[in-house]
Amino acid sequence: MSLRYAVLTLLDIEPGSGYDLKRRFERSISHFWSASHQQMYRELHKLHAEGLLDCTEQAQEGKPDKKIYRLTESGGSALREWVQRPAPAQKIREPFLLQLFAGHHLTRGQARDAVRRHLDEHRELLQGYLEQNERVKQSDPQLQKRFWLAHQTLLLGIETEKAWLVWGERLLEELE
Amino acid sequence: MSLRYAVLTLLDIEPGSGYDLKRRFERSISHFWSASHQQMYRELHKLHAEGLLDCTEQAQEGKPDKKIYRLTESGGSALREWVQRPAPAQKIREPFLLQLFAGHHLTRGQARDAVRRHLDEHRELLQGYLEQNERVKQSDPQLQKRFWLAHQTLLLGIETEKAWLVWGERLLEELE
DNA sequence: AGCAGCATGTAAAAGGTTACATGATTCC
DNA sequence: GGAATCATGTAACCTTTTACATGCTGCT
Repeated sequence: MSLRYAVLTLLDIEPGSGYDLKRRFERSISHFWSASHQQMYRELHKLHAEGLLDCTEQAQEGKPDKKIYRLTESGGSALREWVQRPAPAQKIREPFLLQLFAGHHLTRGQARDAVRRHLDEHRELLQGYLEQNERVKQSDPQLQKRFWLAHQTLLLGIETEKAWLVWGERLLEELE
Repeated sequence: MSLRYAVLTLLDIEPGSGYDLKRRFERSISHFWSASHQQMYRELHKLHAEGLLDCTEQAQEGKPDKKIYRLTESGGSALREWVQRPAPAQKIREPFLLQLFAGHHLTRGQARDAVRRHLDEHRELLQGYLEQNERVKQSDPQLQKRFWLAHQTLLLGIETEKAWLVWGERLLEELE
């Protein structure tokens, strides 16, 4: 039920197509939400059918046409109503930790490799978030003020990645 | 696809019923995995049909009968094979952060309340993890050694909750 | 010539949630 | 008398993933 609000939130900030949304998911909210392009298109159709979005087709040179979606008034009020309701708790499902939990079936070397692989992934995530953070800092101060709360989520992403790395590096040392 | 391995991992440590598993999910791996009792029963039936588990019925006094599941040999080897494969990346979906991301529709007071609610939730989680940690420390040293890697996942849970709380408390101060 | 990026979709399968259903015992 | 715990399940629904499908442009 939250995907629809993720879509509404992004379209509220700026209208766009399904393809745009997919990219914006990756660039701006990947630290707390993920969705595939199929999910986008389905959700956009549904929201359009329910009258929360409207849609205009835009021709482009050298590129295929786009369908630009934007919030209708009822879309806007659905979004504002939802932000004020308490959010359901997160459901965590982390395959890597599940594997470590079954880690007594791994040799020391295998465990080390697995931890190293995941450290690399998390280093990359952290770097991506830091770059995003720099882009935000360079942006229009007015916008920064308006989206100050939104930006706090990125800072949390950065801190949790750092905690991950500290943990992983300590674990790796103990495995060596 | 990971739920089946979560079930196999827990039954590898100790055989049990669907009901047992549900409780063990809550008590021991809730910091990185969650599942409902319906999911358990469905998965147990499937794994049993595929020959990865066998099942014996156990009568109990004053309580309903239980079906105790345990790994078969092919269950064990499926599990050992899986631990060695690289784990797929986590898919994060955190409704609360999504709401903060749309936070320009909240008044300062509403934002404060939302952050406070979530701080409370995370404080409770952290406390639960710390209690679990104490139980582990009090347990048989032989078991502690055997499940040392598994225990590392709990330590990560504790560290990420702490990072959450530091972030949330700083945010709350700035909102006040 | 081949690949990456832009842009939109369909269909089937797998995984997860919610609601309903039953029935005994123990504790307050 | 009522609620909580133990114990197992069915059915309907919703969400997510995976695979397939098309076609144009720009770069190397």
